[in-house]
Amino acid sequence: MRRPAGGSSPVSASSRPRTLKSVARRNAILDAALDEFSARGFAAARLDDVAKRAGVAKGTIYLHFADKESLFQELIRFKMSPVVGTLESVFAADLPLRTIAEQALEIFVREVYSTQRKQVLRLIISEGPRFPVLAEFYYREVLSRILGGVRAILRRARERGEIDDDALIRFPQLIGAPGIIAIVWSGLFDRFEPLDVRAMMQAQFNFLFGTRRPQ
Amino acid sequence: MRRPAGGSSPVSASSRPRTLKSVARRNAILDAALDEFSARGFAAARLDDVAKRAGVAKGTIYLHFADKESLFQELIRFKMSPVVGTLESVFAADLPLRTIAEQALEIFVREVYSTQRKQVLRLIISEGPRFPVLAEFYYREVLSRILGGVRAILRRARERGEIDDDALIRFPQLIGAPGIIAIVWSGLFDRFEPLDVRAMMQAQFNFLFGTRRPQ
DNA sequence: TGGAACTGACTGACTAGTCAGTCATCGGAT
DNA sequence: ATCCGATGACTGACTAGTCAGTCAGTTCCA
Repeated sequence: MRRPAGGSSPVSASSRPRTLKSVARRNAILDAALDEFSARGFAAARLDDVAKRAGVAKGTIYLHFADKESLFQELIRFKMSPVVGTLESVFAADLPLRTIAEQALEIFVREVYSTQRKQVLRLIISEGPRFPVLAEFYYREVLSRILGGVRAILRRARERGEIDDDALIRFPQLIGAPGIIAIVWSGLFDRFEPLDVRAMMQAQFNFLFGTRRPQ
Repeated sequence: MRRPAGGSSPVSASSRPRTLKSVARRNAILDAALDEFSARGFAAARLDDVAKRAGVAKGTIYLHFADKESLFQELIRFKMSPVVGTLESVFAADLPLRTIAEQALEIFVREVYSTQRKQVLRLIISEGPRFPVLAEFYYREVLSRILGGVRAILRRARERGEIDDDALIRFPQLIGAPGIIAIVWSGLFDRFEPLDVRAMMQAQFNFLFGTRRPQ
């Protein structure tokens, strides 16, 4: 826990990225780590395998990350941070509730559910309880921001009469619930009974916001 | 993986439970295992700790279970199997949809959410993807039975005009979704923002079945 | 007393993290 | 243009520690 300085990456903002290859290496390690952690779980994943998959020697991992746990946490940060901005830009537009929901659904399916980020969310769900730092990061940087945005939109919709009770303001989780359920389901039961995320989310939206044919 | 015979427990249905203490021991081991697996995850949990917590020597574990993985799988089976019957008996009664839902909610909160079984469900969610046998057991013995029962009730409700579309028959998962979300949430974010399961499930039921004051 | 249940020290396989050494690249001197 | 020495990214064999599973010996009953 000494050489690669403060908890984070030694290839930090201040130090020049020397060669571009170094950044590429770092990304290769992160990708490999995601694959291994997803396949085996944090504890059972071997850094030897991460290194092999990244086409790098094991020591190289320690040039970029302080230890196994840092690698894991940086992986989550690195992969999830970009989505928040995208979602927040949708929330910013002053559109009808259902339209915003429909757009957020598209973003979720496109940017999360059909990408690596689905695996990242799965990792947060399974490993989060054992990594308080990680759960806190995710709550602070991702969830609370999204929930805050959603609540603001809901209050506006309430004033305009688009919805007529406070249930969703109290439990905005119900809006995203089918997305999370689908992620959990797909990891466990897809081979027995596949699930159409988009259709299920739309069904939920019909219940929450009233039936309407999308667009 | 050799001594205690076929995959399952050597203290099987056929062999006399010798002393009652042997059964008690087995249960103590299962309870201890649940605690350790929940706290650390399957891979990182130590059988030494399970033994210590159960007040038993490590070797004793191997008198009851073939190996670590068997212990884990039997744990899930042992803890989850009883719930199915309870739920199915509720489904059997010919009551209005909302009443059945309300009763199932109570069972879920009483028998799952506020017991060890919440931890068991968390384990299925986190470790399931890496234990296909376990996921299959849970799908076959628990989920598909519950979903089957729910779909039957929904079809009946549809014929009676209690509900007026097929959305829930296509996605019965939406009924249980808030329960699962609450389990995931409580493991990750309860310390930042606690969540009232019962209220959230009721809110969802209001959306799904139409507003109604419970009972 | 015989045998089953139980114990816990032990083994062997495995892996996170280390570090002495290698080598590609680069900037400056000729 | 060519060489050379410095730099630091990279390597992978190695260490120290961990833990699932074993089994010779002990205890407890019937």
